Amino acid sequence: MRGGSGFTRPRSPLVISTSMADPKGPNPPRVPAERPGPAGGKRDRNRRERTRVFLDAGLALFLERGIEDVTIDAIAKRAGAAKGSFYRYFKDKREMVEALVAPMRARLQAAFAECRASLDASGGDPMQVFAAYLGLGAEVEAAVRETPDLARLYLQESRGPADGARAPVTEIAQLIASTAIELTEFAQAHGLLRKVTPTVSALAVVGAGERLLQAYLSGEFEDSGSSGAGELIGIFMQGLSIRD
Amino acid sequence: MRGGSGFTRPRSPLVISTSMADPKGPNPPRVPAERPGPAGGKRDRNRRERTRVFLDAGLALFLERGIEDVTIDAIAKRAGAAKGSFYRYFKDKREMVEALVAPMRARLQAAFAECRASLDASGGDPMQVFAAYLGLGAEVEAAVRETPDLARLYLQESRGPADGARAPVTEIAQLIASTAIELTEFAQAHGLLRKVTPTVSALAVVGAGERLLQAYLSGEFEDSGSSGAGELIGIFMQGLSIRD
Amino acid sequence: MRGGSGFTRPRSPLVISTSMADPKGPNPPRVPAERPGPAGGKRDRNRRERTRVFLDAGLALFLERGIEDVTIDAIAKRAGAAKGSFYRYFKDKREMVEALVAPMRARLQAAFAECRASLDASGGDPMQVFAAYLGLGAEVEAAVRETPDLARLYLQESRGPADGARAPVTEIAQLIASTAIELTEFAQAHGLLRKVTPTVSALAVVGAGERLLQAYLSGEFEDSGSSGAGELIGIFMQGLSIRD
Amino acid sequence: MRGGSGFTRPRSPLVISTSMADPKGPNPPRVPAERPGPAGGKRDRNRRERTRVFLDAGLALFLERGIEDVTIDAIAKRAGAAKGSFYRYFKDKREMVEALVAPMRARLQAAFAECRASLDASGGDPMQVFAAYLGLGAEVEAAVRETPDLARLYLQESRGPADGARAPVTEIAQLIASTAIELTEFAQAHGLLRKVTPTVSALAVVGAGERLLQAYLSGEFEDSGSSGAGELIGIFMQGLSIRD
DNA sequence: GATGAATGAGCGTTCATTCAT
DNA sequence: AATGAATGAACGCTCATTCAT
Repeated sequence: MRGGSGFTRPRSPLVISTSMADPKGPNPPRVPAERPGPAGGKRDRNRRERTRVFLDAGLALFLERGIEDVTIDAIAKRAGAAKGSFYRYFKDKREMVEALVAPMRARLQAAFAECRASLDASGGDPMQVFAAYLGLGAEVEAAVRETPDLARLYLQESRGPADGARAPVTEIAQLIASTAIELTEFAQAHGLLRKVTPTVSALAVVGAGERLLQAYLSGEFEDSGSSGAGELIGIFMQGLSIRD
Repeated sequence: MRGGSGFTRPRSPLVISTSMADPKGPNPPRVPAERPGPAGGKRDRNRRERTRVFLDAGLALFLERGIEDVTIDAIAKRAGAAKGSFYRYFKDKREMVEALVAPMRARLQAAFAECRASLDASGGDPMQVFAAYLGLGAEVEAAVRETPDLARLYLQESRGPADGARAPVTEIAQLIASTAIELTEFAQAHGLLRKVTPTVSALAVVGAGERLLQAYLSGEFEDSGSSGAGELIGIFMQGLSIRD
Repeated sequence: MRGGSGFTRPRSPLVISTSMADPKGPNPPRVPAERPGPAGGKRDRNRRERTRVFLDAGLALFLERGIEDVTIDAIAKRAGAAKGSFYRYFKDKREMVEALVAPMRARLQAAFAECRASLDASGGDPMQVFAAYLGLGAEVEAAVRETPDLARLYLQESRGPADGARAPVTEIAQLIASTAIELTEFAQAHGLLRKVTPTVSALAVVGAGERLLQAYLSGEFEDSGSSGAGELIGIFMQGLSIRD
Repeated sequence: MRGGSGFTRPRSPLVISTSMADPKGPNPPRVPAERPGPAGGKRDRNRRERTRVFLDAGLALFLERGIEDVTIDAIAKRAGAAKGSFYRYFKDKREMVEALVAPMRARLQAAFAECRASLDASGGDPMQVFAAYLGLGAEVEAAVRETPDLARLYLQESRGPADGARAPVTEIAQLIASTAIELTEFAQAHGLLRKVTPTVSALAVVGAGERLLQAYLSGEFEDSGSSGAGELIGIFMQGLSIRD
């Protein structure tokens, strides 16, 4: 059982610039606090709406052409605004990507933390461990269902080189990989998994899951007469619980 | 099987020797046959060497920065040539990518075809079917071992949007997905796989395999004190043969 | 008629004031109406001035080196602007040429239309027919006098191959030729011209007129101690009215 | 009769680089005399044939796309030779143009000289003067008939700016203009022309003639049911002999 | 606050010319 | 003598970013 101690932070130096997650929440990246109206007033609401329009335009274009290929001009045009206005809301394209994925990352991090806590509290009881994993899966599934385009963006860009604008996405890929390994190590330490290197097991599950998710989100399953979602979850669970 | 013919990580990671260097290779990139020197003369040799140098430079840069972000100028500079010279060998960046991945695609197609043939000749005999899959796996493994950088390129770019220069890579991704599904359908039709939608099963295996390959090729396994390769094969086989 | 309203050579030969500067000109080159400033505001004025500066720079350079040989960079430099700014005003060099010659073409078309109308209304009366031709001549003369550089551009480029950027000029040459033939056919149908194929007569007049105009605009007549203009008109008239 | 003296060389400084007309005739522009074979031997014949092939290829392309737009590569390709070979025969594109038009220029100069001589010998006798002009016209007509593509090239390029490669053509335009004026002055000095400034008269005739020739060579007359050629000559003659 | 005009570095591509083969 | 590979200076055009309006 190798030290029943709790979880430790991942070893690989995962640097994630969380400057986005500052006091005002994930949305307002620019123009910090010296704006005139009250925090919930009309000015504030306008600014938030404008930000949303920009983010929607950006996300749609990123999915159509890839982050790299989308120009600021195109985003502004799709948002119905002038190019210069973009820079009032985002420092550059990377910051927009960061703003787009920040909620998803936060949600994942929260779900990971809760799973960790549940595992810590499980005392190694298989049922509780399984429940912890189930809870994580449910939360991920909910996130995908609520914001499928963000999932698409992740799948599309997460493997690319961590170039400037894409970096926030690749960071999430690293977060997922390291957390998956970490959680798998716990399971194996408690004898819940067959004796496979945790890294291998974890990454296999992540890879399978991502590929199935990709197929699911792009409609590849529609031809095969399968709802997909149910089996998808099944695959996940099976992957997690494979034994010798 | 364990152990034995595991993968060994390549020594000089950024230099490939693609099958482009074959005199009768499948895709002689440019210039048909009206060249002056004899077929094995100095002109001919120079051209081949130059093509190789360009391809090596391009591949190295693509891996460092992503296909999109690499300029023709950078490729030429890395190849020690003038920018204009690039265009004597390739019409544009896409054609270079095409030339890079063509050997891999051809090899995959051949392996797929052979696997199909073996399956057809198997009469559904489980041992022979298994052998057919094993043979495919071995060929893929050999391809990865011989040209790991091409595999890296595939993993890095295959999920991105099929933009101009990246298209040849994404086409391979489609080839792999459709073939995996096709081969899985065969297995299932012969009762060799548990009753999961073949699309789901196939893509799960592909996704897991690709993710593990990615980890392997990027050295993520080195920390975990695992050779990885053996287990990787094991995962594959298990994925293929999972039953109810 | 002799004398009187002869041509006077323009003083500043490389600066035109085209009708582009009209707010309601026939070809507002770019950007419909969603500009911020008011219609007569500073933004609007700036844009007009800038367009003028670009057009003047382009025309001057086209006359010096020929349309083909002038680079966008040179135009921008002469206009005192950055290269990229050119593209805010014109899609490419051809569109600039189009913008340059559009007023002249419109003016010619209007004059042709009026001449046609006068001929139609003349009932074949020789005096009225002659007056119609005279009116056309006067209008052409006025156009040349007001924008001599456009006439120079036409003479210089109109015979070249209708390549991309030059096309708008060669189209005018075709307009002139076909209209000249058409008008001549009318005259001949009413017995006002000797029995020469109208095409021959018309093109001879056009050719003579253009060559004399070229000489006039390039100062070839200055050495010969002739004002030229009066005789030029005489030649035209004679050409039109030669009988058996 | 104002000084029965002969003709003087044209006033306007017409500089024509006649370095093409060197000892070996108009053809061999490069590789002067140190070639091995005898002057009429096989080597020499080959070289001449090659030159001809290049010239034909160049002329055809110049007519299709304009001198400016034709690349050396295109000429070589059309000639069935390698790009480098072009430079064995011509220093650059201008020299090829020079070689193309040199025969025509020489022929024109000869015809002009003979016309001058005939006029000098005419003693002012109208019939002989007329015969001199007729002879010139016949020679020009013969030249056009024998090498119509050269005439086309002249018409197409002669009005453009005297840029590098086009210069040899524009020089011919100047030669024609100045000679036409000179010959017209003679006629007028002998009272054979109405009292129009010779420059005006001459250029009108030249302009009309060129425009008609252009129409004739491009087939514009075919629709009008006129052979054209006969009338064309008539126009010329009439233009030359117009009287008060 | 929003706009879009201006900038200029940079990219992909072409091409005249030279030179090893 | 002929070839075509190599060069590198342009050229047309784009785009992130700044700034006057």
